This record gives sequence, C-alpha cells and structure tokens, in this order.
Amino acid sequence: MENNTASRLAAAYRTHTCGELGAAAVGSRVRLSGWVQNWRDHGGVVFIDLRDRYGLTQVVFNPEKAPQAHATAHTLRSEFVLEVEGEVVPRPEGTVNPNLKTGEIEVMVEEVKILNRAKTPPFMIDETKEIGENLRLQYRYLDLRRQPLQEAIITRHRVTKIIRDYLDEQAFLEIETPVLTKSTPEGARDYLVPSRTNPGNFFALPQSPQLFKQLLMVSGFDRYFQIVKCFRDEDLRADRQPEFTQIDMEFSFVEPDDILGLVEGMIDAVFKGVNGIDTGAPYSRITYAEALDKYGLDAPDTRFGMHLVDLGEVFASTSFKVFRSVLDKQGIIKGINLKGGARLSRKEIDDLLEVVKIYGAKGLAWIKINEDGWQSPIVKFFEEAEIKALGEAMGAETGDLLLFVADKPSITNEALGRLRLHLGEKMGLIDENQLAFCWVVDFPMFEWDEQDKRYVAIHHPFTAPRDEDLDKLADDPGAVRAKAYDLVLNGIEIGGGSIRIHDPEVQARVFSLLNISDEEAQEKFGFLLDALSFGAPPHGGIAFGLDRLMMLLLGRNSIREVIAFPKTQKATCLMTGAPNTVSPKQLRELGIKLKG
RNA sequence: GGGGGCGUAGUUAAGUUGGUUAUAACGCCGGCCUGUCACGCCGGAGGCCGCGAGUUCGAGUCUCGUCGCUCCCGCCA
Repeated sequence: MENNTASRLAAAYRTHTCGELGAAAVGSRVRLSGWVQNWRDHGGVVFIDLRDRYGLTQVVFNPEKAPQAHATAHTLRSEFVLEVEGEVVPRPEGTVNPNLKTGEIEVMVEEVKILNRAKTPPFMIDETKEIGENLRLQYRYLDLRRQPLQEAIITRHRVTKIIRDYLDEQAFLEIETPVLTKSTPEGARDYLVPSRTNPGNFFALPQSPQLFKQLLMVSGFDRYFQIVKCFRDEDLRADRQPEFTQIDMEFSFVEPDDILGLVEGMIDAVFKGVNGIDTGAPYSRITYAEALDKYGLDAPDTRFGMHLVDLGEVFASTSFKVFRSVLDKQGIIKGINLKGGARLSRKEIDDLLEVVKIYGAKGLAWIKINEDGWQSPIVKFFEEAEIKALGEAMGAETGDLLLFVADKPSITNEALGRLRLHLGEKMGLIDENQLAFCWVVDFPMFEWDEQDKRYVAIHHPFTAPRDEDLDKLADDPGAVRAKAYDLVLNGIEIGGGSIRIHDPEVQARVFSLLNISDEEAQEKFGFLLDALSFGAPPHGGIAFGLDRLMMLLLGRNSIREVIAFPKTQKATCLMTGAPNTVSPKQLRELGIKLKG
C-alpha cells in the first residue's frame, strides 16, 4: 500500500491503529479495527468513535457515498468489534476536535465488517463515572478497557522495561528462581502447595526469592535481578495483595553505599522515563533512630515538618501524675505542634483522640496557645518552669495547638506519628505533587517480642550486623544495628534490603540468638549454611515493591489500580471465582482429607 | 479475630419524623434527524430497595443476623 504513514502495526485486519492518523495521512486509504466507543446517528450521516489501545478515530458513514456500509452503521452498538476501510479525509472547517490525537482527520468508510457483536456491557467503557469495585472486578476484562487501567498497565510495562534496560546496562542478569519451594520459619504465613508425589509434604510459594538470590551470589553470578511474583498469606490492605511483584536484586562485593547509589540511578531512570521528573538523587538518609525520634515511624513522610518533640527532660521531675507514672515505667512523653491549630473545636480535638486510640494510645493531651493564655485541661498541673520549658521545646506561638501522647515508646511514637500524618493530610500541609525520597538506615538487628519472650529479626535472619556492633551480639542484642536500609517515598516503604551474612559462623550465632536451634537451622537452612561455607562472596541486595511503586508513580490510592487481575480484600477473585473447591479425586491424589 | 463505611432500575446516585403508584441522570429499546464528537428531539421498557428474621396497622427507612465490596487495627521478618 502506497502512503506516507505506514504503520509498524499493520496486519491482516488493519493498516493502522486508531491512535496514529493525522493530517499527514490525508488521502491514504486505510483499514482500521477496533471497538465501537460511541456512535452518533444523525439519520443521514453516522459517526462512530472507533477505539483501540492507541486511541480513538472518528469514522464516518455517509449514505450517499457508501449506502451499504451506512445501512450497517445503523445497527452498530457499544463495544461491537469492527473492521472499517476507507479514505482518510480532513475534517470540514470548524469540526476539528482538538481533544483527540486524531482530531484533524476522519475516515470516510467505504466498507465495514462487523467482526463481533457485543452484549450491552454492565457499565460504560468511559471514565465519566466511578463504578463499584465489585462490578469492576467481576468484569475485569471490561474494566481493563477503560482508560485509567489501560494507562496503568501500559505504564507498568514501560517501568519494567526501563528497569530491565537499566539493570542490563549495569551488568545484571535476570535469573528465574523456583516458585515451588520450601517453607521457612519466621516471616509471613506461607501459601502451601501439596505434593502429589510426596504425600503429606508441601511446597511453599516464595515470600521472596531471598535464599535463592544469595545462592546465586555463591555461584558467582555477581549481579542478579528478577521481576518476580511473591506470595504472603496475610490479610490484605489497600497496598497489600497476597501475590505481588518485587523487583528483586542481589550484588556481590558491595557495601550499602554501592547498592544505594545504583538503585537511586534506577529509580531516577524510572521517573525520568515515565513522566520526566527528576527525583533528586542522591536521596537524603536518616537513621532508624532519628526517624522514630522525629517522625515516630520507620517510614517517614518528609514532605512536611511538624516533628515529634521528646519532652522527657521538660517533665523529668513533673508531679503531674499521668506523666509521672509513664516516665517511671520507662515510658516517654512526646508532643507535636500544629501551627495555627488553636482554632480547632473541642469536637475536632476529640476526633484526634479517636485517631491515636487506634494505635493504642489511651489519651491525647492538648494545649491551645490562645492570645489570652494557654487553654488546656492539664496545664494547671504544671510548674511555671515546666510551662516555660515546654513552650520553648515545642516552639509554641500564639494560635498553635500542642498535642501530647505519653505511653510506652512504641505506642507514643506510632500514635503521634500517625496523628502527624493525619493532621498533615487534614490540614493540607502536604504538597501532593512532591516526591520525597529518603533512605532509612541503621535498623536494629533484633526486636524483643513481648508475646513470645524472644528476639525476632527486624529484617530477616540473614541480615549482617554492622561490623562495630558485632561484639554486642552476645550481651546486648537489642543494641546491634544492621547493615539494612529501606527506601521510603512520601511515607511509604517502597523497597528494603541489607548486606547479608556471608560467614557461616556469624550466621550460626544469629540463628542461636533468634532461638533457632542447630537442628532447626540445619533442617530449614542447611543448604544455605553449606553454601556459605564454600566460599561465599560478601553480598547484599534489595527488593522493591513494584505495585507500590506504580501506585505512587500514578497517584492511585490502591495497588489494585495497577494490577491487571487483583484479588478482593478477602483474597478472592470475583472474575474466576478462585479459590474454589476441588474434586474428591484431586484431594485423594494429594492424600488430603477435609475436616467436617 | 476486632472496629468503621457502603449495598435502592444495567450504571451512578436521591429517597424527609416509618405513610398513597420508590425518583433522577446516564445507559437500554423504538421513532425522527446529513456534521456530530457527553449530538439533539419524541416515546417506551426496566426494581427481590443485597439476603433472612424481627418491631409495627404499615419498613427502602428502625432492630438483629447474614452475605458481598471497602478502609483500618491485629497480622504482614
């Protein structure tokens, strides 16, 4: 075919897509295939907006020029699949549509073929209405025709392509690891798969390819990555699905700085490539201790201030009973200053109490800094000196609202940290267009689990301790910091990793600290310990949550909006009906008998 | 396991202190219309008010239970 707009997507059913014809194509004879997005039947001339993933093209049926095609046009309905052939013509004066990529032209149809009819869809394939999520999930293939999901899925492809290209340039190899693998202790609940050939035994689906990527380092593969599904059988959230995708990476012969720098380049390439944004690498770094101190959370949203202030010194010798008893029980008192918050009503402040209660705080003390003095239910219990020191510590000015939580450190930090986020959002302190990246570093290795009365790994049991903290492993495990790091964007953790232990002796000490016996370690991780003893290089890595990254990149409020076929909050698929029961025969073969 | 929100034509929503025949917009069906692009005009059909109990003379509305979707806590190294 002779024309100046040959399309690389030309195929049996089309010479061009519905998104590429412009003024330059005028005069060409073209064939388009797509779906009927909309039709406008004037009795005489009929206009159809033909849609494919590339765009919309208006095709015109004129009774004088093509009576047969025009007769067919009257019968066309939403979402019919058409093939049309005709000439690209310029739109008449004054009818150019500037909202359409192809708005300068239209296709004057000479022949039309109905490739397939369509039932009236349960919802319209346009963006003018929010549709209930249950319907959208039941007819996901139709929802995927709509622009927001088309954009998300297409952008997701572009992101993974950019990542593959970037990592390829950095000498990374993409290597697949098993999906049917071994259940490991600690961590999330595993999804289990019964083994038919080994009755009574189960595979676990990987929570991440952690052990395999370390083994690949032992094998000498140096730099590995994988864009890989991971599975965790835990309850869902807006940003948590039972199967999700990680950008998983592992490097040999590196320290944290090497990894952080390379990864910043990757994130920067992604944002530049998708929407031309400079992410401002290198990103700031904050220690875990400082994050907790200033933000109350290990994933700080640094888009606004309103830092937490520790008031332990201010109230060191207070006689205010509530604060006194908290301090005496190793608790802490912290406050935040909501600038201009004194205008909040009593009701609004009560609502703030409800916010902190969710996170276990029992109360929320407050002080309004009014022009005629401090208004508060608790100030009467304070000494003059305490009031003065408090005002200074909090930077209190007329019009401010000071809010305090006094409780165990974990509760005080989380409650106030969450309250800070709540207020930041409610009071409009957050610039929605800002991208605030930061690294959180120097995580502790272990956390004391009150319930189980033992230490648990904060990251995972293969994380290396910082060299200078090695000798604290024995006598003060809680003080050992890890070579671990998280990347946080706007208060959401999008990636995390660590340098791993490559010395089997250190690994054994960590296992024993975690109360994993030699036998258990041998049974569960024997292959890893073995591998480490055959000349494992120093290595470390990181993994990113691709779904969360996409969610933030596209400004969506759930990862379901960036996943083609997501699950509901109950971890079911409304489209396929999974999970479902299976036949007695299948169960018999697996040696499984259902209770009840 | 726990707390909150939602559930009314195909869709999105309205529905007053419980009170006649449950509204609207879009969509759908029929008719008209030769330059529209959220086309327009005329007409029409369409309802297990999620489901089940209860209170009441009377329930879309109140109560309890249940199912589904959703947000959060727990959980997610």
